[in-house]
Amino acid sequence: MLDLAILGLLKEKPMHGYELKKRLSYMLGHFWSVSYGSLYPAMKRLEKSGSIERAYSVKEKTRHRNVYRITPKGDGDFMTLLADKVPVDSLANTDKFDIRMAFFQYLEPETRLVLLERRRACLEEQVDKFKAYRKSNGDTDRYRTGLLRHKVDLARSDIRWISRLIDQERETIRKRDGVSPGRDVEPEGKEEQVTAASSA
Amino acid sequence: MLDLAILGLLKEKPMHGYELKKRLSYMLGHFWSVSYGSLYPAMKRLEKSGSIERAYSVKEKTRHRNVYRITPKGDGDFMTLLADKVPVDSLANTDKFDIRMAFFQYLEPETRLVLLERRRACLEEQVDKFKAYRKSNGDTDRYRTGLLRHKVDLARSDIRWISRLIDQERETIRKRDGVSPGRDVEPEGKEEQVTAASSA
DNA sequence: GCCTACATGTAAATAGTTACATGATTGA
DNA sequence: TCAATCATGTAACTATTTACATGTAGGC
Repeated sequence: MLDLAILGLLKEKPMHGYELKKRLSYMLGHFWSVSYGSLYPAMKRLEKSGSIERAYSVKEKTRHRNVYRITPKGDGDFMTLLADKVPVDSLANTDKFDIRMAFFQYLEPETRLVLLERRRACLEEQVDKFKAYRKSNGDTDRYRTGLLRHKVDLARSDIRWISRLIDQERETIRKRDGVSPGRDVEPEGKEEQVTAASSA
Repeated sequence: MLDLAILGLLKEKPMHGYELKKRLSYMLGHFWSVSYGSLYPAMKRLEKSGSIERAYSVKEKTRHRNVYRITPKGDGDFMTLLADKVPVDSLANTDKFDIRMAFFQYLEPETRLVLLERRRACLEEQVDKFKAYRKSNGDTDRYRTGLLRHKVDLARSDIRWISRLIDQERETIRKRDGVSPGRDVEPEGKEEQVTAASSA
């Protein structure tokens, strides 16, 4: 997840560690935060693997900063992390999904659509599990049941939001393809592996 | 967090690891889940520290199960983990707060009240940060701004829910104290450290 | 006879934090 | 001159997962 975030931010512009951390907590800090003890080693690792490279190291005015930029290989890695073989757990976990979504601009509508639909399926499954628990149980704890009920409300709210986004993506595809005879029915085919789409 | 969950479940009844894992994923699995590689070592650790003890080890019908029960020391530890010196991050993180809330029944109304108010403060701070980001920025990304907007909605929904719970706790206290001259104003005093309250 | 669920555990890897260590620059 | 912020990093620790290893019991 950290690699994805670093790569994604470096796509915007070259940055050094300190700046990256600020952008990171400013942009994603609401669902996530990193410490230097995690960030700097990650950057070194990414440099060693060739995903990012030192754009320049300055002692401009004696201040030393190591500015990194993303490489073509890093760009490929980013796309893979973002949309290729996305594990179920990355779609089920809200924070992880949110980080991914922060970079949706780099995906093609079709890929976004698949990810959004998979996310919605996770949320629906969650709601079902909540309901099953509330039905079948002997748990009469006031706080537990109240919490579960609230969780169901939030999940449903999430589902409505995702559904609106799905509609928008479909609309985008329809427009781009020039109002095709458009069956509005989903392909409903085998859950094919999402493949990394090139940048917009 | 794992220790809190294990101790909390063993307060209900003695259990062995496998059973504990099932209860754990059934009850808290919506926000959380544990693996055996995490659970068994944690149980051994808790046993060594004297928080839980082996109720009995059976080979009943050749099947061996190690059933653990909570000790008086473990009960104290549980209360400390649940309500004593609760770090801010445990109130700010939704999942962590939810796990804590699953055991609210064991706290006194006053302690619940303090925790709920601290949680609400975290959520309000979050909303402010979201709004600050949206105002001050140069981030015009469609998906990022949409995500933030949705997050604000959810946080506000959370705040309303917590507020209702706060009202209920205050009502509980008022009733218990026999309709005191009740100033509805919050004490608004120094953020005192919450102290573990004995079981209900 | 085989698959699923029961039951316990270890070793290695993963992901991250906290605390430490260092030092320059800027503004009040 | 003093505090805050800029800037980079390491070492030790925490928590947790995955994969492995082992074996029993019950139902089809």
